Amino acid sequence: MRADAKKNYEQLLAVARHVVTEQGADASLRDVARKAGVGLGTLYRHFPTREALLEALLRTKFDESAQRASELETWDNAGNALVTWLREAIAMTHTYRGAIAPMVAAIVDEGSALHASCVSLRAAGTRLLVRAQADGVARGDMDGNDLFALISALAWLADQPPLVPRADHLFHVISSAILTDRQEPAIP
Amino acid sequence: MRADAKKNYEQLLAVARHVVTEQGADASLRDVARKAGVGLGTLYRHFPTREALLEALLRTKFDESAQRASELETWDNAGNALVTWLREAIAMTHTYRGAIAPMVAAIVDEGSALHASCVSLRAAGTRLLVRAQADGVARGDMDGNDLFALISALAWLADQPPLVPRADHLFHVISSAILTDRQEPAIP
DNA sequence: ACCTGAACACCGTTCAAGT
DNA sequence: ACCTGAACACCGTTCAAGT
Repeated sequence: MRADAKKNYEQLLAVARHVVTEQGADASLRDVARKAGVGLGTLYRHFPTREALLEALLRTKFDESAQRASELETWDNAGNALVTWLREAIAMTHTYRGAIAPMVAAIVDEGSALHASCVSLRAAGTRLLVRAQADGVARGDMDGNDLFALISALAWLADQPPLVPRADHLFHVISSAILTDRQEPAIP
Repeated sequence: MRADAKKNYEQLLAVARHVVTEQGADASLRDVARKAGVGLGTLYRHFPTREALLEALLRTKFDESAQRASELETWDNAGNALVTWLREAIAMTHTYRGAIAPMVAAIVDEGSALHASCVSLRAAGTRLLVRAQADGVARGDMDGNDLFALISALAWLADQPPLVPRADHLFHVISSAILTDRQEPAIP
C-alpha cells in the first residue's frame, strides 16, 4: 500500500471509530469521509461496503473474544466458563450501537466482510457449550446456533434504551435456563 | 372529516398496509403516497409521524391481543394461559417486519402514537404474569417490564431471517425458564 | 378544510477526470 | 495507484400556493 493510501486508511478508521461510537453502526459514511478530510470515493476504495468498515472496527474485539474462549476452555467449571464467555460476548457485540443486526445477517451471507468473524464467534461459543454439555451442566437440546441467536437477542435488547434496565436480569434468567444443575440423586 | 379526506385516509391506509407488509415498517412514505395517488403532504396531514401510521395499521391487532388476554385470564391453568398469550403476542408484533423497534421506543415516549397501545400490551402481560405467580407456576423475580422485554427480544429474533429456524425452540427454552414446576414436596 | 408538489437538506453509490 | 467530487437516484419533512 502506498504511503498516502495507508495514511488515508488509518485516518478513516480513526474517524469512523469515533463517529460510529457516537452515532451507531448506521452512521453516515459521507460524514465519516468529510470528517476524515478525504473524498467519498476514497472511503469506498478502502471499505467497499459498510460491513467492511464495521469488520475493521470490530476485528480486535473478535480476536479478543476468540482468545478469551480458549482461556475459558481451561476452567474447571465448564458452566461458569460458558456463562462468563456469553456475558463478555454480548458486551463485545454492543461496542457499537446497531452492530448486531449486520452481524446476524452476515452469519448466512458468505460474501459479507463480517462472515468469517461471526462464524468463528459462533464456533467459540459452540466449543464452550459442548464442553458444558459433556459435563452435564448445560441443557442438551441446544447447539451453537441457538447460542448465537441468544447472544444476538440479548445484545439487541441491551441496545434498546428502554430495555437496558432489564438486560442484566434477563441475562440471568436466560443463562439459568441454559445451565442445568447437576442434581445429586435422591436417597434411593 | 370531509368525504374526500376520508377517502384519502382509507386509501392511504390500504396502500400502507400493502407496502409495509412487503417492505417492512421502514418502508418509504413517499412510495406509499405515490402508490396511493395522493400528495405527500396529504399523507403527513393524516399521519404526522411514521408511528401514527404504524399505530393505525396495528390498532386492530393490539385490540385483539388485549381481548385475548381477558379470555386467557379465565383459564384454569394460569401458566398455560401466560405462555399461550406470549406466543400470540410475539406473533402479533411481527405482523409487520421492523415494527418491534418503534414499539420498544414508544414504551418510554409518552408523545409517541404507539405509546398507549404498548402500555396496554404490557399491562395485559402483567396481569397474566401476576396470576401465574400467585398460583406459584411462574418465577417470582420477574415483572411486566421483563415480560415486555422478552416479547420484544423474541419478536426481534423472529424478524432476523438467519435466526428464524431457532425462534420456536428458543421460545420454548425461555418460556420454560419463566414457568416454575410446582413440585410436590419430597417424602419428609 | 383539505390537497398538492416544489424546495430543502440530507443519504448511498458510481465513475469520469485528475495527480 | 490512488484520490476527488460531481452526478444520479433516492430519502424525510416543511410549507406556500392552490381549490
